[in-house]
Amino acid sequence: MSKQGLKVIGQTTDAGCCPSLSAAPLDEDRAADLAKLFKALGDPVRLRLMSMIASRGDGGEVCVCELTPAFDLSQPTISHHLKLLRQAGLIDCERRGTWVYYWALPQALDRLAAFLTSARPAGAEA
Amino acid sequence: MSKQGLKVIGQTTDAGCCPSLSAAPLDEDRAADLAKLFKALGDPVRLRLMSMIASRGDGGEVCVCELTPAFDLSQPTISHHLKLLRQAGLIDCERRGTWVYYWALPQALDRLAAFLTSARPAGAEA
DNA sequence: GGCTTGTATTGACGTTCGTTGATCCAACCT
DNA sequence: AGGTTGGATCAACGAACGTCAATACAAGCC
Repeated sequence: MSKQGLKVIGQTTDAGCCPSLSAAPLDEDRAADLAKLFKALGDPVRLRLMSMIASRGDGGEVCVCELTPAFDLSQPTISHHLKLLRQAGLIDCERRGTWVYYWALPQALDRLAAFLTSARPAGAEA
Repeated sequence: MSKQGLKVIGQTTDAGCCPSLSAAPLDEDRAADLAKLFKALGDPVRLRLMSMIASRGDGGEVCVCELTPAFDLSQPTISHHLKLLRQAGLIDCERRGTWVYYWALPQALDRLAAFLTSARPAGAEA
């Protein structure tokens, strides 16, 4: 957000094809918010990590020592991806003794699922 | 996929915390496939575009001339994002006369929603 | 034909991302 | 205290991404 003037949106732009479109169904703020969640899951490694963590029931936890050897990646890389998932609000962690345990935050997944179903057209079953 | 030997995963690694983890609930291939979809939606502009397109009922279409002026971005940028959404299999388009119309492919959204609900822990409501 | 409008493509730029080796910190164990 | 192990952080690299101006293509209109 820096180098472009923005003031050209006020027109109707109905040159012949557009019967005056309604407002966008997803405002910029919500889009930016949801996009962060989608982006966090937009990497195969993070998606597998999320799947491994979330598939452990509600109060289920996964030790990092179980996650790291499941990938052909270095330990810092896995740690980095876990950090991104945590910053996105998809998981949280706690250190217990020597090991660190991660668990899923289901409300983040719920927000994504809610958007996907709401974005679905209503004509599919009506 | 190029510069690392991978042959160190065969161990049990149960040093004291891991009661022999089960297999990952999402294999690499499916993870890579789904990650492409998530990644395509991991940009606020593309997410808004997808929302604007998908909110048009089942057979609904949106003209590009309606999408472009809704953003403070250049026309090539919008065209580029639409191309990425199309390559991800989320939308498709057709040229009709002078204008190009886009519509959503609901099955892609369904796959994402199915994954999100399947990845959700079963203890939330049981 | 030429002109105009809508859309896609190209080439380039700065930024962000994914990965790694090296290093650091925390906790356990003698 | 020293040594070892699990995990996070740092610094750096190449690759991919988002954006734009310029250009090319497609279709209608004069």
